[in-house]
Amino acid sequence: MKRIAIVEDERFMREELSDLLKKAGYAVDEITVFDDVAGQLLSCAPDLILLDLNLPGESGFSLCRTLKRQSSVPVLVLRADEYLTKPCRGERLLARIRNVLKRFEGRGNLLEGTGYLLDRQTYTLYIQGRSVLLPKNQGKLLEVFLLHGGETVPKEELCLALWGTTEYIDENALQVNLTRMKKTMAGLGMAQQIVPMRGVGYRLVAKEDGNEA
Amino acid sequence: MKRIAIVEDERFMREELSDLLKKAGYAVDEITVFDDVAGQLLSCAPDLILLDLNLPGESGFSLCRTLKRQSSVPVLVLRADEYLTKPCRGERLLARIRNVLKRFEGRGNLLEGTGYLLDRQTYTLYIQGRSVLLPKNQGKLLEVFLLHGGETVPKEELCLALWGTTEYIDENALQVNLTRMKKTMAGLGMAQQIVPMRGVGYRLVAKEDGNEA
DNA sequence: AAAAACACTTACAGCTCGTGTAAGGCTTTT
DNA sequence: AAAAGCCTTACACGAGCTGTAAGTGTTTTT
Repeated sequence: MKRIAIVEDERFMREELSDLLKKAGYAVDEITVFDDVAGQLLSCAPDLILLDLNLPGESGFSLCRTLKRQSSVPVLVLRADEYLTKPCRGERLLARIRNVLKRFEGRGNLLEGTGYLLDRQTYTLYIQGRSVLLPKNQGKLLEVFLLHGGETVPKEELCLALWGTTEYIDENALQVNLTRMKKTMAGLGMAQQIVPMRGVGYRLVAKEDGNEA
Repeated sequence: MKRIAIVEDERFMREELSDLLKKAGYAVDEITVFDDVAGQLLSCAPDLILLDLNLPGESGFSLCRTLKRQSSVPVLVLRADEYLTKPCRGERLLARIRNVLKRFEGRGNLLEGTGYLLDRQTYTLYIQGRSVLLPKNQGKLLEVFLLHGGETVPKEELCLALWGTTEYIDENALQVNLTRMKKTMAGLGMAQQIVPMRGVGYRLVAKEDGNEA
């Protein structure tokens, strides 16, 4: 069974989360004393750490860096408003967790989409018995979408994935890459599509085939 | 259980083969009457056909073409001297059979090497948890080697795989591609190496790490 | 031991394909 | 209807794969 550690100071949120994870079959460690958090985490050796960024004392951000330096445990960073108590949000979170865990298991590096698999290192797409090689940028885009499990992905994050910087965003370049991605997705008959969230970003959602009059 | 049909007129060889396959857990159909062979084969609907090229009556070659036209059953062509009764040869043959069958099963297109897998469509190589994308030509070469399961592969066949023709062989171009392939194999720490068979071709064999004084 | 045949290496130039740029059209919102 | 956001297409640059060429090793043969 996989161990997940929760680092979240708000008690209500923490217990809510803990419940969700336990029901999903994970072993959960809750951090309740916010002193030497890094030490506590390392000693309980979880497979994944859920980290809220607004912590008392040591900032979540510096903690994250400390962890990255001292171990290779994957850390999933949450902002408090990202996983409100709505049940559908919970599902999304669980999807992300599953993906991250799978990645860090030995045979990792295969991301799961609806009806296909994506290899994160080569951007090979496995779909319907075939396998296709995606161009790098399209692979990166699909990767980010899958890591967000159907959630809206802001443009800055897409740019970050493509060019490693969120500083200067070339709206148009991103746009072109998305267009190309759509075309190959259509060509492969994928059951998902990219829909724009005006002014914010994009989501990858199940495709509704036009069965109207 | 997988069905394999044997088309071989020499009785001794045929029964030898049949034994080998049955021990390996396949269902075996032996063709003993060499009239309307194609019809017989189609009616027993095997998953794989083992075909000896020197047949009486209809030549093995034309039979092969007939089969390819009328069905998509994979045909493995053997020359009589290719699988003499030596036990190690038997192993090689079984390896080839396993590979061909795997390819034609739904999830097919993954070839098995010692310690790695090769995707035949994208030439993605899965090794030690990583996955790497091979350049097309190197992928084709590795593919041919694996399909021959450690057997010597003649140069003409390598050229055929690379350029689709066996007519004009550019020895040097082949050579260069092999060199490149060796380099990437070394870089990936693969436990196999390519050794030349003077004047004939090349084989892919287990690597002996130099543990001498 | 010299020659011939074969095997290997390296550097270079052409080409393919993915990518960013640019310019303009379309659609939704105000 | 004007503005803001989104989309499409065509073009040119560049990275990486490939074949060519020329030359060096290595093994076999004479």
